[in-house]
Amino acid sequence: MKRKPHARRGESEKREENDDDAGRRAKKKVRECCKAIGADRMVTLTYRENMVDRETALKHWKAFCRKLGKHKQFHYVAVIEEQERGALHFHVAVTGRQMYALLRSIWQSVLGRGPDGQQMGQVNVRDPHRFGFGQNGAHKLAAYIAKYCSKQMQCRALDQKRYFRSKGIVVPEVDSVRLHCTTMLGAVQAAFSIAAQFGLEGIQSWCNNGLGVVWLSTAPRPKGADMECPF
DNA sequence: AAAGTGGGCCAACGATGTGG
DNA sequence: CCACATCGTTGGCCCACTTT
Repeated sequence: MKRKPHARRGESEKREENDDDAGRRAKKKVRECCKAIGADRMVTLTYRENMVDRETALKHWKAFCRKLGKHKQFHYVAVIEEQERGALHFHVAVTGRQMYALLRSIWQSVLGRGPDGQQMGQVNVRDPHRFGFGQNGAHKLAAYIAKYCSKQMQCRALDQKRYFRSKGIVVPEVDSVRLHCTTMLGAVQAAFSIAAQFGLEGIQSWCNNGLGVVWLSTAPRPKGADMECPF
């Protein structure tokens, strides 16, 4: 078989489609990773000043990761958000209780002090229960973080990452289960009983008779991966 | 026809580990 | 603390199919 020679990066005729494509894929991956680590809190790292330089922001991020990693190993999925005026900040999905004082002091030590000795950044931790993410917050959180991947931003050029994640996040592999049922109702029941093994708290579901698909997502448990059942 | 999925290939980049 | 090296992963590209 013959292959068309690859266009060089950024020079494809389908540039835009490819970009969309990659965005969608990254988005999906981010969602998977959030679920995989059971992310339930969102940390936001911000700058006091209007930071617009992606490169130095990334340096800060890197330094932050290193320092924090020394104290405790942590898993994260992070994205950069860009506000209207171009100000950058980080959204980081993490799991479990955070040591706020530690995060804060590290972030601030990375940024250093301003001319008058003022702190140059802030840290905000969103607790799922107190800030509205609630019981099925994991879904919202994942979706919230993921949306920044497909969003186009000025600060992101060709070849630049859409998101960041710690190593060692294993996205669980897919389990396929054959269902022995012939009706939609039967399928729904079967799917629920499978999902019940992982606990049904905070479950989200969606189904479409026309397409013949049931989609369930279990929230709080560590092993709560998405599952889909076509039949 | 148009849009979406999934896989494979390859290059470039980032996360990490190491040694100066 | 910084520079360098390694290894794994992402991102860009294309193809082959399936869905809409």
